[in-house]
Amino acid sequence: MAKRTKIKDLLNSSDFGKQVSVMGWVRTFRNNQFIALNDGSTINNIQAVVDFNALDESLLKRITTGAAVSIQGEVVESLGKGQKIEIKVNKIEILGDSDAEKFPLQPKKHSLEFLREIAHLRFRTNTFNAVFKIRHALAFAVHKFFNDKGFVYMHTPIITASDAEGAGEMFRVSTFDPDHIPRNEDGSVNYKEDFFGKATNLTVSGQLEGELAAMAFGDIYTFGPTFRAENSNTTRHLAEFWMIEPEMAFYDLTDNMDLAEELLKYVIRYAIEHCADELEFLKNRLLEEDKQKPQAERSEFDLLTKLNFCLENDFERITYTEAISILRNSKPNQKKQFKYLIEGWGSDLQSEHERYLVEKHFKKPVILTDYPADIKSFYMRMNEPDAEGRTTVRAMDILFPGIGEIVGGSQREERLEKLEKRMTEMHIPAEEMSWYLDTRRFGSAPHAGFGLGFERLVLFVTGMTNIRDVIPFPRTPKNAEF
RNA sequence: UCCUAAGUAGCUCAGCUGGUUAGAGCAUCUGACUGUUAAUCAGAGGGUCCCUGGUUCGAGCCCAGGCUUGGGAGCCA
Repeated sequence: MAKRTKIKDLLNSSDFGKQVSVMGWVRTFRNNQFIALNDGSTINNIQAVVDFNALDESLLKRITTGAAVSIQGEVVESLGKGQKIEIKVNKIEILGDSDAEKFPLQPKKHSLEFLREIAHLRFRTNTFNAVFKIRHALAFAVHKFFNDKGFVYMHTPIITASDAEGAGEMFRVSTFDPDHIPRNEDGSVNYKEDFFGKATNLTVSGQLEGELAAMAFGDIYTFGPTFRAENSNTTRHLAEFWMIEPEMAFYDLTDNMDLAEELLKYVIRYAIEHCADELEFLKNRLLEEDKQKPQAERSEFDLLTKLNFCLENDFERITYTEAISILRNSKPNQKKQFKYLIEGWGSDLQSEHERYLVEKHFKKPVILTDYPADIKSFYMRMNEPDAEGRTTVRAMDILFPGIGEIVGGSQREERLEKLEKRMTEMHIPAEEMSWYLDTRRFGSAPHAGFGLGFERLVLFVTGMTNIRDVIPFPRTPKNAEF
């Protein structure tokens, strides 16, 4: 087994006459002669040619779509037109049969909805081979980026006792028998008898713990799974997703934006440089899909042009107040085409507004900063009130075309009194958060950080449109298969 | 959670105004062919019409409820 040649290496070589051993899964078997073999090392197949006259008929019948085979043969120049190199088969062994009547993947296009139902087998398609190779490359690039900058990869807890992170509904973690939950005399649940002796949940963010580490290591990042029990049914939300959360001491909001923009450009460039075949395949797939759509819905640029455009241009940085002004004077607002018209300062932007700014007005990624304090989290640093007495916080959201919010971050409130005041106003129990407030009590320092939704990044780079297709086994409301 | 569209063969879909035995392409199987590239040609098999109930002489089609999926919104990353 150890001597097998990977198909990726074989296709890049031209060792005609060399005897090789390859193993993989049959994609198609045409004409009783031509096996298109894929071993996952590349999106491309190698063609293996068998002499059906020399082969036992019972063996021939076992060469079916999906079967795992081991082939030994000679590397030859292909006589056919579709490929330069192929293998003339000397010996073929079936490692694992695949019943052609039952194997659900056919050598033809399948809908993404159907493939989602067979997520355990969709890895064997070109599309998902490309998507998950790119996912891997992006994950690796994230680690490389931070490591090269001297950031420490910090593992924040997945099970948390804190329910004050304020990022959404949480999944309960408990070993209680649901039919016999211990209760106190007043009828409330007696968590003292639960596994951890208190109520615990799956984390919705590693940020608060990340801040603790940043106040010692300076620069840290987390990259791990995150859980939100929100009943969100969209193409951009998962109940279980992966998030990258850097946290940096001695960073202000501008430093924070600079880092986020540099990170995004770095990982996109990494994917372009390391996943050329996969991106080319996905680009062409999207072009094919676009042909089925009416002119108005087709994308302006192909996938690679879109990615390169993103690298070549600075993200547009504007404040919330400037954005409101642009939106208020925009055509769709004047002509009352927005579902939610922009009237005053203070309300949150709807996705139609974000899309207008990114896709119509600036036509590139946009960083929105300095949102009204009322619509943002307690830990964001308060600005001085403006001339009109309005208070904003040092928040920043990065909006991407087609994705919406891909990054959300802020400079953190490092001043203890201001933070405590804000927590009281927002009904956050300060007693339970004492460990967090200690960072402000002992050597507090300006710091900032952000959260990058990893699946949203993968969506953008692959050009896929549903987040369920960029994570191997998506968890969404009413769905936890496999 | 709300709005909206859909659910018919393994897949993608037709199915008329409610009317006999529910169709096509691809896939599969059988045979032919043998340098194919979504191979080709001939033939065959394959159905809980999402579920439950109702209306009707009669329901894939109409009605009610439910389930699931797609798209959009909200919440967010």
